[in-house]
Amino acid sequence: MGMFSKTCEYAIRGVFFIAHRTADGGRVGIKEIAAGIGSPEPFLAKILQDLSRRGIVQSTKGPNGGFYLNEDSLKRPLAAIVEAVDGNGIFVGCGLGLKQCSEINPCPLHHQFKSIRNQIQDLLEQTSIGEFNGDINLGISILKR
Amino acid sequence: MGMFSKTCEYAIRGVFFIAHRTADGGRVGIKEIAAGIGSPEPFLAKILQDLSRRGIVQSTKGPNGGFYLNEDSLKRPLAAIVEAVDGNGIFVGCGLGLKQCSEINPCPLHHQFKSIRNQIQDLLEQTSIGEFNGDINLGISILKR
DNA sequence: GAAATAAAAGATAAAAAAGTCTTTTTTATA
DNA sequence: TATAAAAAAGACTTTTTTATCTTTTATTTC
Repeated sequence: MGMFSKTCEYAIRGVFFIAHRTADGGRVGIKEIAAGIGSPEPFLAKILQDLSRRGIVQSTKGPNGGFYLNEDSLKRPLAAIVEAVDGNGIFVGCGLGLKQCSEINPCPLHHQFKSIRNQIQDLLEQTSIGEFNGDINLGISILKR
Repeated sequence: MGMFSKTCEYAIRGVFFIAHRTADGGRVGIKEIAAGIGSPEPFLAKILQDLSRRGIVQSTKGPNGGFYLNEDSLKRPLAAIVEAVDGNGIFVGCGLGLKQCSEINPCPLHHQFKSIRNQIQDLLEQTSIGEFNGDINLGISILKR
């Protein structure tokens, strides 16, 4: 298992893809997104539905409909996606899974883990979704503007 | 989900517990380990059986039997436990789950993730199992020598 | 307003991870 | 050598994660 759940990986890749593909103001459909990032289409649909309900991505139904990102969404940090999908377990909580581990009662690796978790959090908080609409590598196809 | 799988968390806590409890040369049984680290006993038994087969912990059956760690095992890095249980996915592989992500064809977060993963690896490689037989916090009970 | 398009919603299925239970094997010791 | 103690092995169950399929709702365009 990587840093995030599979669901979360698809979510991030999907949102990046949407940002990239709709930089010109259009919409992009689930089929194209799924093919573009190499994910199972119905599963990704579920994930984006959830992100849409939470206001992290925007969508419209019907012809010419699809997913896109408004100004606010583009400004939001990557951490918003991760928290929505995986919760905040990656930022908080003990590396060894101990509930009673804390600053006062630290587990053997508490301080080292804390430093690493803080770096992950900083990275995800300081990176905005909108930063990635240039040329990016997101899956099967290398995207060019 | 934390940094490691639940199985791996139990494994690390279990091995730390064994290191601590057998520092004087004795053995410790599965019941005591499970109670000491707050894990389901039969599940932990499976995990330790596996680590025993791989030579990461030692065990003997029969009366006064139990788990312990020999010289070599105590010198081994934490990374050995993590690799045995979770594989090397935490050290290698793309944060966004892209198979074709590499130095030459990096994903948008490749370099940042790499730095963090390297720190995790360094931590796990540079910390030996034997370092933790002083007073440590590993679960339900805070252990004192 | 009918038809077509596309996401939303809901129900279901498969695979993996986590956890449990029972039987077997090994070892010490009485 | 019989007995008891303790891990090993194997089969099984439950829960969570990942994935799929079908129906419904909303929107556009003709």
